[in-house]
Amino acid sequence: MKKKRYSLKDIANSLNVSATTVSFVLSGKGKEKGISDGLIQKITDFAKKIDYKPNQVARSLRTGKSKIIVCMVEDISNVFFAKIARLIEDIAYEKGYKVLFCSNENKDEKAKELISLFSDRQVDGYIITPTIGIRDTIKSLMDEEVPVVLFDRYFPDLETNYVVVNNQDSAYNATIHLINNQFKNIALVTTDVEQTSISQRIKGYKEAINEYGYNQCVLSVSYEEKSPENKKKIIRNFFLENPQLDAVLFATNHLTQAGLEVFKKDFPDRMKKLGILTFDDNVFFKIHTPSISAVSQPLKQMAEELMNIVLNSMKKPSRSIPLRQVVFLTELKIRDSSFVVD
Amino acid sequence: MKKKRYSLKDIANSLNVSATTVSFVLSGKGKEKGISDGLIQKITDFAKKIDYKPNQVARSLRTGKSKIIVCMVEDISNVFFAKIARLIEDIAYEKGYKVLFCSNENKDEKAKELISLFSDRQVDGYIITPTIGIRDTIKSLMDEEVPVVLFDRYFPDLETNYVVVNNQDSAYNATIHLINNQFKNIALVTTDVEQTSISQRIKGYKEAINEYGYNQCVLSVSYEEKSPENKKKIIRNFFLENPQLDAVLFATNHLTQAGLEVFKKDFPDRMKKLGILTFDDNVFFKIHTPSISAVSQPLKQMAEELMNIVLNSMKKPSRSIPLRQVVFLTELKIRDSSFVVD
DNA sequence: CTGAAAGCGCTTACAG
DNA sequence: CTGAAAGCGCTTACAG
Repeated sequence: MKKKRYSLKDIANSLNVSATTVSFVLSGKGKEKGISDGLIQKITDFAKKIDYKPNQVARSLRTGKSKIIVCMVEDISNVFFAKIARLIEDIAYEKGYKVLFCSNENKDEKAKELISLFSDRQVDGYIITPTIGIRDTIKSLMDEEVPVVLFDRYFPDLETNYVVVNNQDSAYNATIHLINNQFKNIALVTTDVEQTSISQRIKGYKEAINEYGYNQCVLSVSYEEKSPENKKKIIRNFFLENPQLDAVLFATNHLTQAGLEVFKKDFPDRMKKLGILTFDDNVFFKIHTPSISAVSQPLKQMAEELMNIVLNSMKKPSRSIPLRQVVFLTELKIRDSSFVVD
Repeated sequence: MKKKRYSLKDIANSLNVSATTVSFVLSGKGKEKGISDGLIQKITDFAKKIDYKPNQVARSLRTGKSKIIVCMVEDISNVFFAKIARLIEDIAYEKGYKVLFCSNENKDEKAKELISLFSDRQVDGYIITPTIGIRDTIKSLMDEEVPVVLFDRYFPDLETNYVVVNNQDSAYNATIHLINNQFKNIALVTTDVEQTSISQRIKGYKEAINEYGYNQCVLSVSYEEKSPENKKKIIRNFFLENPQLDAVLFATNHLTQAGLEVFKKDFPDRMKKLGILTFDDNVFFKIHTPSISAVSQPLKQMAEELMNIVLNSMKKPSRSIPLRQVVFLTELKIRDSSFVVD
């Protein structure tokens, strides 16, 4: 008993009017096109009665619009991305758009494949955390006048819309905060992904360390190292080989997770005295013992800005819309982990 | 300089063959339809040269298929759902499907709206954590022979595909574990959402408590209580009013988060002695102090099963495909929080 | 105030 | 071995 779906034509036939008229009425252009009030009423009522739902695929084919926005993040299961994804979703649905989430795992190939996949579906816009190697793909998307806004990172040599935070200053301030709290041997644990966000965090850290004439000590964990166990081993060895370290700044919340696991298991006593600061906040850092100081990004505002930019870029003529490059400031949430314990 | 996209027709014209032939060749039916090898080669080469990408929207309109699967969870920013979403995404892409994630926030209205939204786009299948009030919507989806599989919870009085865990036994075992470790006044902190998963967890808890003749003590936090502060206040009061409590089982990882925040802030000493056990594991529970014992669901296998069921249900004739109702077993991860400290 | 017709870009039954 | 034609369900320029 598969229910047949009603089409525009079914309505037109039932009511003895043309499909044109029905289409005009149902898309709200009845008045404008001068359809009589009686007919408008009749068509609207009938459509409601049979619960008519226009076929969006047909509409897309005809209009070239899909009301779908793609949101490509690095990894949807990462708390940071999951949180902002949800915020973006809420705003988009409010505006009548659906959001397709996908994860590029920081792989150029996967990112390119995904974009090509979606461009075949006439997606209306893209919110993307780009991988380093898709500069040209982004460029051709823009050449085709598809709305794109980058997020979390960008390409310094490509004029695009983007929404990021002041990574360098944030890392600088975070490091200075540790220094002010009497830490002198501060490590940076980062990933080897070459992106603006990461490289700026590294810069900020080094800037602060150099300013005070302290020693830099950077561990760069390979992003390709997928095994959590190996990742933890690398971090463990780093801290074993550098017993002088009295504090650490983690460049991503993922590394912090791994680091905290290592500390808890292998250096419970050392952890008590270690200054710890992480990029990207979440509840768990708050309830950790010690509670972890964190550089917090204003996710809500960022999500709003991202959607604004995408929706704005859809207006015609797209060439005349100025690019928007927004840098939000982070907030340093100061908690127990960044104070010296005696 | 917007690049024009090539269509099937463009190829046909350029090569002086019919669109039919091009379509046959490009959809891999060249051999089968008896197109000559030379022509096949010529068309394939040309298509590659101009980087032809078929318009999927047109294809969908014609075939009624979209290669899109909708995955509707309660909240994509919840670690539990984010993790399984990512697993589902990976499997789906491998099979040539894209996944649309959305959050229904446990609201019937939102869930219904979303489903109606998607059914207009000829989505190929649904993976859904249903809200209590969308039983009929699910039913009509099934009447329309659209592949649907429920997840995390189900409707006892509706024959559907589903993938869940043995919630009652898991809660029972978790409670027994606490009892075996000398806890006698065990609370259950749960949400008031009426779903099978939750109600079964409650049942399992009560069963164990009754078996030992202990006192039940259940806090049911309203799901409508969105403010984290109020939620925490409710939990705080509950523990203040019940000083006899020496252990607690949390029914969702979300409540656990709130609970741990409260304990850390308001009852740091009491927390040390309190037995704590949570549903749904994640890394943060492992690194928490104390590390939190957890009922862990086999996410990977569940994701695989969900995709299997959806893909299978797409085969024709759908009526003849037997429903699959899969119940996975959870694993009790025993950590520090469920032992008595003296 | 309303309708006939073309067209979006595919797929496929039918014909030769 | 290949093609002309219909049709998926809409939208819209054009005509009256």
